Amino acid sequence: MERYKQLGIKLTPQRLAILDYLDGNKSHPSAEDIYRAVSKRFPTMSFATVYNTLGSLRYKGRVLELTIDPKKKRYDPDTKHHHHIICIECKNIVDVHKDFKLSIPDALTEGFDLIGNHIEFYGICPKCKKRKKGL
Amino acid sequence: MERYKQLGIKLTPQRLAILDYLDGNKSHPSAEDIYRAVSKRFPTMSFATVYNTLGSLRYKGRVLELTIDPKKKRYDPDTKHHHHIICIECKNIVDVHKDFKLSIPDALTEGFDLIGNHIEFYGICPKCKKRKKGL
DNA sequence: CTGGCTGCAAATCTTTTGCATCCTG
DNA sequence: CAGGATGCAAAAGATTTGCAGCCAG
Repeated sequence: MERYKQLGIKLTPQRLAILDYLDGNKSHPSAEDIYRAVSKRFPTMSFATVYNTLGSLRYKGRVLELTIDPKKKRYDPDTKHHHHIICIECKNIVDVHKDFKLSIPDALTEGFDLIGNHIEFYGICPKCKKRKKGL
Repeated sequence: MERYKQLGIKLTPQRLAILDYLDGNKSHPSAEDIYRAVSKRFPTMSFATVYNTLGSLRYKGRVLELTIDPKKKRYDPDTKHHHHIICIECKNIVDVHKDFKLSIPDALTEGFDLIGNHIEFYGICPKCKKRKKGL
């Protein structure tokens, strides 16, 4: 918990529980996933607190908001630049830590100043592959 | 309208209006954008019809659903494989018709079968660049 | 102590659904 | 003329907001 102090936000027990849940979490949870997980320890936890905390953490650069799932936002505590593979069946997401050198010819940028990029790979995860074979 | 017949869906006046609006449209409109535009000609147009039609067109491979905007879905009538640059200020989206050869070492795919990919470039559009300079 | 945080509920926004009626093929 | 489409309203989800009371710094 000491290492969270540098965040510069008030460290309430609820926030520590959320930070603990997110720390090293590779499941790209939605707000509801976080709510459900943390509710076990804090039965009075509210969505407002989850969203409020996610907002602060995002502002502090501690989590990223992923727009990869059309149904809802997902959050990623890994803020190092990386990409994702999403299973088109079960929506499971895994990280791809590889740097792709992507450059766009000026003629195609329409005058935009480029800042960053994110690649979504689509595929079928091993579980869904096996499940479909069984049908 | 003749060329829409191959779609294999019933061509109602409302659907033709939506198809007309989408044809060649590079603005990546949301359902509401489409609703507003088509409502001018069909004041009784309902969201149900817009979503229903988008669903059919998507099923027929005539439009793509973009998950690039966290607030809402956007639709793209250009179904050729391409990528996007999104302005982080105004959320304006432009197309990037360039094929990037993206291959991931097997060691990083976590057993996924890869099917496709989509790159989101983030940047600042010329309009927002100018606007910010003015401040 | 005090401003930021919590938690509840209500509000908002997008998208979906049920259903009676309509109209394309 | 039958089955799919329309349009309205209500429902469903995700996210945001208002606000009174609470507590970390």
